Amino acid sequence: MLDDIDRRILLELQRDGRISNQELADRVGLSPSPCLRRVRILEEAGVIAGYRAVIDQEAVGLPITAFVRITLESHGQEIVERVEDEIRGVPEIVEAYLLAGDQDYLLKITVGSFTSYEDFVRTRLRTIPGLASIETTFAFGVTKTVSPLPIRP
Amino acid sequence: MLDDIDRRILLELQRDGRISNQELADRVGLSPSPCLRRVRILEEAGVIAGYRAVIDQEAVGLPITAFVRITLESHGQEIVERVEDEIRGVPEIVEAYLLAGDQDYLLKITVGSFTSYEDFVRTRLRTIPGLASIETTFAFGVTKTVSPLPIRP
DNA sequence: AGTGAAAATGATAGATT
DNA sequence: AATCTATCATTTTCACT
Repeated sequence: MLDDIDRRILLELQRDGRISNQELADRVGLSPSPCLRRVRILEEAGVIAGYRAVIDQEAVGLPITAFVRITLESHGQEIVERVEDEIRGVPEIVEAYLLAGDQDYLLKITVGSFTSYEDFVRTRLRTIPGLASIETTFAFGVTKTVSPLPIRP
Repeated sequence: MLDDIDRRILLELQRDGRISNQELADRVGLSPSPCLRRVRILEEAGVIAGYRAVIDQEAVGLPITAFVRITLESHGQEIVERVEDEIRGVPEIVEAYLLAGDQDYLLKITVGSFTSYEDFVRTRLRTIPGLASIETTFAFGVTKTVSPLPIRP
């Protein structure tokens, strides 16, 4: 379904999502028209889900990253859906994954200070109904930031 | 340092990193010239670290996400640097964080299958010298994908 | 800092191979 | 499917406020 040129396009757009179509066409060895057509097809098929500016968390006053593993009291559909809705509604939760194993979800949290984190746990996390346990691990720093996906050739 | 308009710009560019400068200017209530100037300043200051296309992992044959917590045998500077270099060099490791607590690093892994994961652990992870322990948790799915940072108004 | 207009660059559709 | 070309939109610069 994806050919070699598509994969090159995806790689380049992961590295620089704002590159011009002309530059992109150059890099993948195509002229601008077919290159743009391929990009549009990839966008419409959802292979390219979107484009995002990557922001320096510290520069915007959000130096603290925490990973929180939570478990639920029960796994009835109603409770799970309510919890997931709550997760999606809390802005400090910037990513969330459903886990296989002892814990149910892994949440990635971004806040400005430890005080804010305490506040976040008290007012946004513990208030979610149906949570059984909350385990926090703080990150000191980022060793490797979000990298291009290892798309196989 | 950042004013209200800067924050609006950052929010919009996190939501859509390929929005045109004209559209962006409209949304933040500015004309295109000063809007572009602000964007350039934010880029040069590193507040905007870059732009990335967001790719659908499943669509490119990478449906499996795993979180791996590792500990090191020792924390001498030389070993730490070598481990971090290795982490940065392995493409399947798409993110890595230095942790506070029992484990030393949290790695986010993306692979195409459980077989590939096994292979990855054997050939890319266990081969990193200085690792004491490796603990894997698989993710069933994504409940909340990378969301705009909660930049306070 | 912001405006507005002019020049440069890029995006896009259509005819062609 | 890709290229080439013509047209249209956007970006970018600059003189002015």
